[in-house]
Amino acid sequence: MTKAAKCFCMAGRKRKTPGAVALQPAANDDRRGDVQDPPAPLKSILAQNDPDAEVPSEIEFSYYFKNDRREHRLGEDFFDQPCIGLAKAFLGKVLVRRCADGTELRGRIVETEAYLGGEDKASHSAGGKRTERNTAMYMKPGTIYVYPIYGVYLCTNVSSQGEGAAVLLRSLEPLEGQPLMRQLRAARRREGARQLKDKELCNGPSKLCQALNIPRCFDRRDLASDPEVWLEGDPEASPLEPRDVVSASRIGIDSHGEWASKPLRFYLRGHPCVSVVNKEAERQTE
DNA sequence: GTAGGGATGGTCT
DNA sequence: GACCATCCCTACA
Repeated sequence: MTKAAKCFCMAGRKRKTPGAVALQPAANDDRRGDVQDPPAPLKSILAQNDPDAEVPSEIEFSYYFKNDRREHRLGEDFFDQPCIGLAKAFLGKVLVRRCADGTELRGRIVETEAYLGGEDKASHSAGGKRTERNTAMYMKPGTIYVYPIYGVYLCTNVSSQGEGAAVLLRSLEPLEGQPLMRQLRAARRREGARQLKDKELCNGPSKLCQALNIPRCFDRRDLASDPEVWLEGDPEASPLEPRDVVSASRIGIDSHGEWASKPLRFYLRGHPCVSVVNKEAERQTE
């Protein structure tokens, strides 16, 4: 795993002092397949904090962080940028889903695809096509486009600048609420199937919809203002360098000619939650 | 771990 | 009626 990917693999770590992001995992949380040692930047952050500071109770602990995090919600200005730029800017940001009972599920975005609309033949809005289904792609940047695929699955996009342009969210690194995510995913799988590893909870566009309980009715909601789903920046994440982001061809659009091979999929190099690794693209991006 | 094949039903033409 | 921005399971290395 690369240094950059390690910086992002902080899921479920218990921290002692305020300002941190990850919460303590549940006792039955399956950590197999995840990084075990804190990356160097995290060790540095921990070392800077007062080691003798009193640790608050679990309730105060949680409340403190939730208020702290809310300040990092991304507003409409963030979404108002060209599609490819937004697809890259999403990497490392945290998608949050607040459930009806107040439970918050969090996942860091590690893989996206840009669908440019217009000339992009692989886009649902290719040639300026407008239908009832893809209306959200033409709405203001930050609008969520949720659509059903293969009859039984959902995918989530976010509209960007540009007529009919949107970014598909492909994979997340689970950060908070893994037990509930696992339950939500298990509900769609065969009874008795093996337990999913953390890195398998959200490593696909439909998997993340299931794990974060994003229903079809979230279509056309505004990610910048909705009370149940939003995006946060991570103030502790190291800035991404060009080499940290792999540009590869998009997935599942083989029948769209030259547009099938354009490097419009972006993911964090070496991150275990990426759905499909493209080794050739990684060599070319090095 | 990876490759291959089947399932699935909404959307569009 | 064909297509599809996917997922799961099984078999095999």
